Amino acid sequence: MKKVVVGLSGGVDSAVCAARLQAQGYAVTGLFLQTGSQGPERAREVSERLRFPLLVAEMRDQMLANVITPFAEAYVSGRTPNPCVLCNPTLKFPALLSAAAQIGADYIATGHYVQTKQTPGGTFLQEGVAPRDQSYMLYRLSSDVLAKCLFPIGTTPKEDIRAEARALGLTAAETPDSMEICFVPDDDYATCIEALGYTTPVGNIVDTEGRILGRHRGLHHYTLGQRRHIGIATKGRVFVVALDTTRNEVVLGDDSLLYPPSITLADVILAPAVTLPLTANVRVRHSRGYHPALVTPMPDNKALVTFTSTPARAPTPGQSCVLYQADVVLGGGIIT
RNA sequence: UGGGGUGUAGCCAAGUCGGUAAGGCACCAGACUUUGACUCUGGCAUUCGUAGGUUCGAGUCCUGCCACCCCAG
Repeated sequence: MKKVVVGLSGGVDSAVCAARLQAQGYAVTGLFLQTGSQGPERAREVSERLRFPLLVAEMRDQMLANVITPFAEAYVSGRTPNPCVLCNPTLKFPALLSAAAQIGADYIATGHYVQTKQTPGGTFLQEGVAPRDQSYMLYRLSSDVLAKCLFPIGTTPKEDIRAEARALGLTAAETPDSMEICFVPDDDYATCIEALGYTTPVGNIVDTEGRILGRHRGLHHYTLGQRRHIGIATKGRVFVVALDTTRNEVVLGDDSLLYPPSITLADVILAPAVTLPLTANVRVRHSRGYHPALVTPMPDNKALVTFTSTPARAPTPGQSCVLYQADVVLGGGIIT
Protein backbone atom coordinates (compact mmCIF):
# COMPACT_ATOMS: atom_id res chain seq x y z
CA MET A 1 0.00 0.00 0.00
CA LYS A 2 1.39 3.38 -1.00
CA LYS A 3 1.82 5.94 1.72
CA VAL A 4 1.12 9.63 1.41
CA VAL A 5 1.46 12.57 3.74
CA VAL A 6 -1.37 15.04 3.29
CA GLY A 7 -1.06 18.64 4.36
CA LEU A 8 -4.15 19.12 6.46
CA SER A 9 -5.21 22.63 7.30
CA GLY A 10 -8.61 21.78 8.67
CA GLY A 11 -10.40 23.31 5.69
CA VAL A 12 -12.57 21.64 3.07
CA ASP A 13 -10.01 21.27 0.34
CA SER A 14 -7.38 19.39 2.30
CA ALA A 15 -10.05 17.25 3.95
CA VAL A 16 -11.47 16.09 0.64
CA CYS A 17 -7.95 15.67 -0.68
CA ALA A 18 -7.26 13.19 2.12
CA ALA A 19 -10.57 11.43 1.68
CA ARG A 20 -10.06 10.94 -2.02
CA LEU A 21 -6.58 9.51 -1.55
CA GLN A 22 -7.91 7.08 1.02
CA ALA A 23 -10.60 6.02 -1.41
CA GLN A 24 -7.90 5.47 -4.00
CA GLY A 25 -6.18 3.07 -1.66
CA TYR A 26 -3.43 5.21 -0.19
CA ALA A 27 -2.42 4.97 3.43
CA VAL A 28 -2.91 8.55 4.51
CA THR A 29 -1.08 10.39 7.26
CA GLY A 30 -2.13 13.94 7.93
CA LEU A 31 0.29 16.72 8.74
CA PHE A 32 -0.85 19.91 10.35
CA LEU A 33 1.61 22.76 10.17
CA GLN A 34 1.36 25.06 13.13
CA THR A 35 2.35 28.29 11.45
CA GLY A 36 0.29 30.77 13.40
CA SER A 37 -2.28 31.03 16.12
CA GLN A 38 -4.66 28.58 14.44
CA GLY A 39 -4.36 25.26 16.26
CA PRO A 40 -4.71 21.72 14.90
CA GLU A 41 -8.24 21.19 16.27
CA ARG A 42 -10.03 21.30 12.94
CA ALA A 43 -7.43 19.15 11.25
CA ARG A 44 -7.80 16.67 14.09
CA GLU A 45 -11.55 16.52 13.56
CA VAL A 46 -10.94 15.59 9.94
CA SER A 47 -8.35 12.94 10.73
CA GLU A 48 -10.55 11.38 13.37
CA ARG A 49 -13.57 11.33 11.12
CA LEU A 50 -11.61 9.71 8.31
CA ARG A 51 -9.52 7.63 10.70
CA PHE A 52 -5.97 8.32 9.81
CA PRO A 53 -3.08 9.47 11.96
CA LEU A 54 -2.29 13.16 12.28
CA LEU A 55 1.12 14.66 12.83
CA VAL A 56 1.56 18.19 14.04
CA ALA A 57 4.67 20.16 13.15
CA GLU A 58 5.59 23.27 15.05
CA MET A 59 6.56 25.75 12.36
CA ARG A 60 6.13 29.14 13.97
CA ASP A 61 9.82 29.98 14.20
CA GLN A 62 10.42 28.94 10.63
CA MET A 63 7.36 30.81 9.50
CA LEU A 64 8.67 33.95 11.10
CA ALA A 65 12.15 33.51 9.65
CA ASN A 66 11.28 32.23 6.16
CA VAL A 67 8.05 34.00 5.39
CA ILE A 68 6.89 36.72 7.73
CA THR A 69 10.17 38.56 8.16
CA PRO A 70 10.88 38.68 4.42
CA PHE A 71 7.28 39.80 3.94
CA ALA A 72 7.71 42.72 6.31
CA GLU A 73 11.13 43.62 4.94
CA ALA A 74 9.79 43.70 1.41
CA TYR A 75 7.00 46.05 2.38
CA VAL A 76 9.23 48.48 4.21
CA SER A 77 11.53 48.63 1.23
CA GLY A 78 8.71 49.65 -1.07
CA ARG A 79 7.85 46.29 -2.60
CA THR A 80 4.61 44.30 -2.41
CA PRO A 81 5.49 40.76 -1.40
CA ASN A 82 3.56 37.62 -2.08
CA PRO A 83 4.13 35.44 0.98
CA CYS A 84 2.33 32.36 -0.31
CA VAL A 85 4.72 32.10 -3.23
CA LEU A 86 7.56 32.03 -0.73
CA CYS A 87 5.92 29.85 1.89
CA ASN A 88 5.12 26.92 -0.39
CA PRO A 89 8.64 26.06 -1.60
CA THR A 90 10.54 27.10 1.52
CA LEU A 91 8.30 25.89 4.28
CA LYS A 92 5.13 24.01 3.50
CA PHE A 93 6.34 21.52 0.92
CA PRO A 94 9.72 20.87 2.59
CA ALA A 95 7.86 20.13 5.81
CA LEU A 96 5.62 17.67 4.01
CA LEU A 97 8.63 16.02 2.38
CA SER A 98 10.51 15.65 5.62
CA ALA A 99 7.47 14.12 7.28
CA ALA A 100 7.16 11.77 4.32
CA ALA A 101 10.80 10.79 4.64
CA GLN A 102 10.34 10.10 8.33
CA ILE A 103 7.45 7.71 7.91
CA GLY A 104 8.63 6.23 4.65
CA ALA A 105 5.89 7.71 2.50
CA ASP A 106 6.34 7.92 -1.25
CA TYR A 107 4.11 10.89 -1.84
CA ILE A 108 2.93 14.15 -0.41
CA ALA A 109 -0.37 15.81 -1.19
CA THR A 110 -2.21 19.06 -0.66
CA GLY A 111 -5.62 20.43 -1.46
CA HIS A 112 -4.36 22.93 -4.01
CA TYR A 113 -6.21 23.46 -7.25
CA VAL A 114 -3.38 22.44 -9.56
CA GLN A 115 -2.22 19.39 -11.47
CA THR A 116 1.11 17.92 -12.44
CA LYS A 117 2.19 16.65 -15.79
CA GLN A 118 4.79 13.91 -16.03
CA THR A 119 7.13 14.04 -18.97
CA PRO A 120 10.31 12.11 -19.75
CA GLY A 121 12.28 15.24 -18.88
CA GLY A 122 10.64 15.92 -15.55
CA THR A 123 7.45 16.93 -13.82
CA PHE A 124 5.63 20.10 -14.76
CA LEU A 125 3.08 22.11 -12.85
CA GLN A 126 -0.22 22.52 -14.59
CA GLU A 127 -3.17 24.76 -13.87
CA GLY A 128 -6.08 23.55 -11.82
CA VAL A 129 -9.70 24.19 -12.60
CA ALA A 130 -10.61 27.80 -13.23
CA PRO A 131 -11.33 30.07 -11.50
CA ARG A 132 -9.65 28.62 -8.44
CA ASP A 133 -6.43 27.63 -10.11
CA GLN A 134 -3.54 28.11 -7.67
CA SER A 135 -0.60 27.44 -9.95
CA TYR A 136 0.47 31.06 -9.53
CA MET A 137 1.22 30.29 -5.88
CA LEU A 138 3.13 27.08 -6.57
CA TYR A 139 5.27 27.96 -9.55
CA ARG A 140 8.45 27.94 -7.46
CA LEU A 141 8.18 24.24 -6.60
CA SER A 142 10.97 22.29 -8.27
CA SER A 143 10.39 19.43 -10.65
CA ASP A 144 11.79 17.03 -8.05
CA VAL A 145 9.26 18.14 -5.49
CA LEU A 146 6.42 18.10 -7.99
CA ALA A 147 7.31 14.54 -8.91
CA LYS A 148 6.28 13.47 -5.42
CA CYS A 149 3.14 15.58 -5.25
CA LEU A 150 -0.42 14.43 -5.59
CA PHE A 151 -3.12 17.02 -6.15
CA PRO A 152 -6.28 14.95 -6.16
CA ILE A 153 -8.75 17.81 -6.18
CA GLY A 154 -7.02 19.96 -8.77
CA THR A 155 -9.57 19.51 -11.52
CA THR A 156 -12.74 19.44 -9.48
CA PRO A 157 -14.87 22.58 -9.09
CA LYS A 158 -15.08 23.95 -5.58
CA GLU A 159 -18.82 23.36 -5.29
CA ASP A 160 -18.28 19.66 -5.92
CA ILE A 161 -15.58 19.56 -3.29
CA ARG A 162 -17.93 21.06 -0.75
CA ALA A 163 -20.69 18.64 -1.68
CA GLU A 164 -18.29 15.75 -1.32
CA ALA A 165 -17.22 16.97 2.09
CA ARG A 166 -20.83 17.14 3.18
CA ALA A 167 -21.49 13.64 1.93
CA LEU A 168 -18.56 12.43 4.01
CA GLY A 169 -19.99 14.13 7.07
CA LEU A 170 -17.05 16.47 7.42
CA THR A 171 -17.74 19.57 9.43
CA ALA A 172 -15.01 21.21 7.41
CA ALA A 173 -17.48 21.28 4.53
CA GLU A 174 -18.73 24.67 5.59
CA THR A 175 -15.36 26.24 6.29
CA PRO A 176 -15.25 29.55 4.47
CA ASP A 177 -12.69 29.97 1.71
CA SER A 178 -9.46 31.39 2.97
CA MET A 179 -8.96 34.68 1.26
CA GLU A 180 -6.43 36.51 3.32
CA ILE A 181 -2.81 36.02 4.09
CA CYS A 182 -2.84 33.28 6.71
CA PHE A 183 -0.66 35.03 9.25
CA VAL A 184 -2.25 38.46 8.97
CA PRO A 185 -5.09 38.90 11.43
CA ASP A 186 -8.11 40.97 10.43
CA ASP A 187 -6.79 41.49 6.94
CA ASP A 188 -4.68 44.30 8.33
CA TYR A 189 -1.19 43.64 7.10
CA ALA A 190 0.13 47.11 7.91
CA THR A 191 -0.58 46.73 11.60
CA CYS A 192 0.89 43.25 11.43
CA ILE A 193 4.13 44.60 10.00
CA GLU A 194 4.27 47.34 12.61
CA ALA A 195 3.68 44.80 15.36
CA LEU A 196 6.87 43.08 14.20
CA GLY A 197 8.74 46.31 14.73
CA TYR A 198 8.92 47.38 11.11
CA THR A 199 7.72 50.72 9.94
CA THR A 200 8.32 53.35 7.30
CA PRO A 201 8.36 57.11 7.80
CA VAL A 202 5.54 59.37 6.68
CA GLY A 203 6.21 61.49 3.62
CA ASN A 204 4.68 63.38 0.76
CA ILE A 205 2.14 62.28 -1.78
CA VAL A 206 2.98 63.98 -5.06
CA ASP A 207 1.71 64.06 -8.63
CA THR A 208 3.86 63.19 -11.60
CA GLU A 209 5.09 66.79 -11.78
CA GLY A 210 6.29 66.63 -8.21
CA ARG A 211 3.56 68.85 -6.81
CA ILE A 212 2.74 67.95 -3.23
CA LEU A 213 -0.82 66.75 -2.86
CA GLY A 214 -0.76 65.53 0.70
CA ARG A 215 0.96 63.25 3.20
CA HIS A 216 1.25 59.49 3.20
CA ARG A 217 1.41 57.24 6.25
CA GLY A 218 4.49 55.29 5.28
CA LEU A 219 5.29 53.49 2.03
CA HIS A 220 4.28 50.09 3.38
CA HIS A 221 0.64 51.17 3.26
CA TYR A 222 0.65 51.45 -0.53
CA THR A 223 1.06 49.33 -3.61
CA LEU A 224 1.26 50.06 -7.33
CA GLY A 225 -2.06 50.57 -9.03
CA GLN A 226 -3.84 51.32 -5.78
CA ARG A 227 -6.64 53.89 -5.89
CA ARG A 228 -8.56 53.71 -2.64
CA HIS A 229 -7.54 54.70 0.86
CA ILE A 230 -5.12 57.29 -0.39
CA GLY A 231 -7.17 60.14 1.00
CA ILE A 232 -6.52 62.60 -1.79
CA ALA A 233 -9.47 64.20 -3.57
CA THR A 234 -8.74 64.96 -7.19
CA LYS A 235 -10.55 65.83 -10.39
CA GLY A 236 -10.69 62.26 -11.56
CA ARG A 237 -9.49 58.87 -10.48
CA VAL A 238 -5.81 58.69 -9.75
CA PHE A 239 -3.69 55.71 -8.88
CA VAL A 240 -0.40 55.03 -7.18
CA VAL A 241 1.95 54.94 -10.17
CA ALA A 242 5.21 54.75 -8.23
CA LEU A 243 6.64 54.31 -4.77
CA ASP A 244 9.78 56.45 -4.72
CA THR A 245 11.90 54.98 -1.96
CA THR A 246 14.75 57.43 -2.32
CA ARG A 247 12.51 60.44 -1.87
CA ASN A 248 10.02 58.58 0.29
CA GLU A 249 7.17 59.70 -1.92
CA VAL A 250 3.98 58.13 -3.16
CA VAL A 251 3.46 59.26 -6.75
CA LEU A 252 -0.08 59.56 -8.06
CA GLY A 253 -1.04 59.62 -11.70
CA ASP A 254 -3.32 58.40 -14.45
CA ASP A 255 -4.08 54.72 -14.96
CA SER A 256 -2.38 54.87 -18.35
CA LEU A 257 0.98 55.17 -16.58
CA LEU A 258 0.63 51.66 -15.15
CA TYR A 259 1.37 49.66 -18.29
CA PRO A 260 5.12 49.35 -18.83
CA PRO A 261 6.10 47.71 -22.12
CA SER A 262 8.47 45.37 -20.33
CA ILE A 263 9.47 44.27 -16.85
CA THR A 264 12.51 42.64 -15.30
CA LEU A 265 12.31 39.48 -13.25
CA ALA A 266 14.80 38.33 -10.64
CA ASP A 267 15.30 34.87 -9.12
CA VAL A 268 14.00 33.29 -12.26
CA ILE A 269 13.26 29.59 -12.12
CA LEU A 270 12.38 27.42 -15.09
CA ALA A 271 10.72 24.06 -15.51
CA PRO A 272 12.82 21.12 -16.77
CA ALA A 273 14.39 21.58 -20.19
CA VAL A 274 12.91 25.03 -20.57
CA THR A 275 15.34 27.63 -21.87
CA LEU A 276 15.15 31.31 -22.65
CA PRO A 277 14.26 33.04 -24.81
CA LEU A 278 10.71 31.85 -25.18
CA THR A 279 7.24 33.20 -25.75
CA ALA A 280 4.66 32.69 -23.07
CA ASN A 281 1.47 33.97 -21.57
CA VAL A 282 2.37 35.62 -18.31
CA ARG A 283 0.42 36.45 -15.21
CA VAL A 284 1.61 39.21 -12.93
CA ARG A 285 -1.07 38.77 -10.29
CA HIS A 286 -2.96 35.78 -8.99
CA SER A 287 -6.39 36.73 -10.17
CA ARG A 288 -5.62 38.51 -13.38
CA GLY A 289 -5.54 37.48 -16.98
CA TYR A 290 -2.73 36.36 -19.22
CA HIS A 291 -0.52 38.59 -21.30
CA PRO A 292 1.48 37.35 -24.27
CA ALA A 293 5.13 38.17 -23.87
CA LEU A 294 8.62 37.46 -25.05
CA VAL A 295 10.91 36.34 -22.24
CA THR A 296 14.62 36.81 -22.77
CA PRO A 297 17.51 35.92 -20.48
CA MET A 298 19.61 38.44 -18.57
CA PRO A 299 22.69 38.00 -16.38
CA ASP A 300 22.39 37.04 -12.73
CA ASN A 301 19.44 34.76 -13.14
CA LYS A 302 17.24 37.55 -14.37
CA ALA A 303 14.95 37.84 -17.34
CA LEU A 304 13.31 40.54 -19.38
CA VAL A 305 9.63 40.15 -20.10
CA THR A 306 8.45 42.20 -23.07
CA PHE A 307 4.73 42.32 -23.64
CA THR A 308 3.89 41.56 -27.23
CA SER A 309 0.29 42.72 -27.26
CA THR A 310 -1.64 44.06 -24.28
CA PRO A 311 0.72 44.96 -21.43
CA ALA A 312 -0.19 43.89 -17.92
CA ARG A 313 -1.58 46.50 -15.57
CA ALA A 314 0.58 47.49 -12.64
CA PRO A 315 3.21 44.76 -12.55
CA THR A 316 4.46 45.36 -9.04
CA PRO A 317 7.94 44.80 -7.61
CA GLY A 318 7.77 41.92 -5.16
CA GLN A 319 4.93 40.17 -6.93
CA SER A 320 5.59 37.17 -9.11
CA CYS A 321 5.39 36.90 -12.85
CA VAL A 322 4.52 33.36 -13.88
CA LEU A 323 5.07 32.01 -17.40
CA TYR A 324 2.54 29.74 -19.04
CA GLN A 325 2.18 27.90 -22.31
CA ALA A 326 -1.38 26.67 -22.51
CA ASP A 327 -2.04 25.44 -18.97
CA VAL A 328 1.52 24.41 -18.20
CA VAL A 329 3.79 26.46 -15.97
CA LEU A 330 7.18 27.04 -17.56
CA GLY A 331 8.63 29.08 -14.72
CA GLY A 332 8.58 32.57 -13.41
CA GLY A 333 10.37 35.15 -11.33
CA ILE A 334 9.97 38.03 -8.96
CA ILE A 335 9.21 41.41 -10.53
CA THR A 336 11.85 43.98 -9.74
C1' U B 1 -14.01 102.55 4.22
C1' G B 2 -12.97 102.75 -4.25
C1' G B 3 -14.08 99.09 -8.17
C1' G B 4 -14.83 93.89 -9.67
C1' G B 5 -15.63 88.69 -8.35
C1' U B 6 -16.91 84.43 -5.43
C1' G B 7 -19.44 81.83 -1.36
C1' U B 8 -23.75 74.58 -3.09
C1' A B 9 -21.58 68.08 1.34
C1' G B 10 -14.42 66.71 3.48
C1' C B 11 -12.59 68.40 -1.85
C1' C B 12 -13.80 69.81 -7.12
C1' A B 13 -18.37 71.11 -9.08
C1' A B 14 -23.43 71.23 -12.16
C1' G B 15 -27.70 73.74 -11.24
C1' U B 16 -31.62 76.36 -17.76
C1' C B 17 -36.96 81.58 -18.42
C1' G B 18 -37.67 80.63 -10.02
C1' G B 19 -40.74 74.61 -9.31
C1' U B 20 -38.80 71.47 -5.22
C1' A B 21 -30.19 69.87 -4.90
C1' A B 22 -26.40 66.33 -11.44
C1' G B 23 -21.66 64.32 -11.54
C1' G B 24 -16.54 63.32 -10.12
C1' C B 25 -12.99 62.65 -6.07
C1' A B 26 -12.65 61.24 -0.93
C1' C B 27 -15.08 58.34 2.70
C1' C B 28 -18.29 54.08 4.50
C1' A B 29 -20.68 49.13 3.64
C1' G B 30 -20.97 44.73 0.55
C1' A B 31 -19.23 41.34 -3.58
C1' C B 32 -14.49 39.71 -5.40
C1' U B 33 -9.44 38.89 -3.66
C1' U B 34 -2.21 36.29 -1.98
C1' U B 35 -2.42 42.52 -1.50
C1' G B 36 -6.35 48.51 2.95
C1' A B 37 -4.46 46.22 -5.40
C1' C B 38 -7.74 46.64 -9.55
C1' U B 39 -13.01 46.03 -10.65
C1' C B 40 -18.20 45.92 -9.45
C1' U B 41 -22.75 47.09 -6.34
C1' G B 42 -24.94 50.11 -2.66
C1' G B 43 -24.67 54.43 0.86
C1' C B 44 -23.40 59.47 1.56
C1' A B 45 -26.48 67.82 1.43
C1' U B 46 -34.49 68.20 3.77
C1' U B 47 -30.10 71.66 2.11
C1' C B 48 -27.35 75.65 -1.02
C1' G B 49 -22.23 81.89 3.72
C1' U B 50 -25.93 84.48 6.85
C1' A B 51 -30.49 87.50 8.16
C1' G B 52 -34.70 89.15 6.05
C1' G B 53 -38.05 90.19 1.65
C1' U B 54 -40.94 89.05 -3.01
C1' U B 55 -43.64 84.47 -4.52
C1' C B 56 -48.42 79.17 -4.31
C1' G B 57 -43.13 77.92 -4.59
C1' A B 58 -36.07 80.51 -4.40
C1' G B 59 -29.73 77.58 -4.62
C1' U B 60 -31.91 80.32 -8.48
C1' C B 61 -35.11 87.36 -7.92
C1' C B 62 -34.44 91.74 -4.19
C1' U B 63 -32.07 94.00 0.34
C1' G B 64 -28.73 94.06 4.65
C1' C B 65 -24.67 91.70 6.87
C1' C B 66 -20.34 88.29 7.01
C1' A B 67 -16.11 85.74 4.69
C1' C B 68 -12.58 85.06 0.97
C1' C B 69 -10.19 86.53 -3.80
C1' C B 70 -8.56 90.09 -7.52
C1' C B 71 -7.66 95.07 -9.24
C1' A B 72 -6.82 99.72 -6.90
C1' G B 73 -2.82 105.92 -10.09
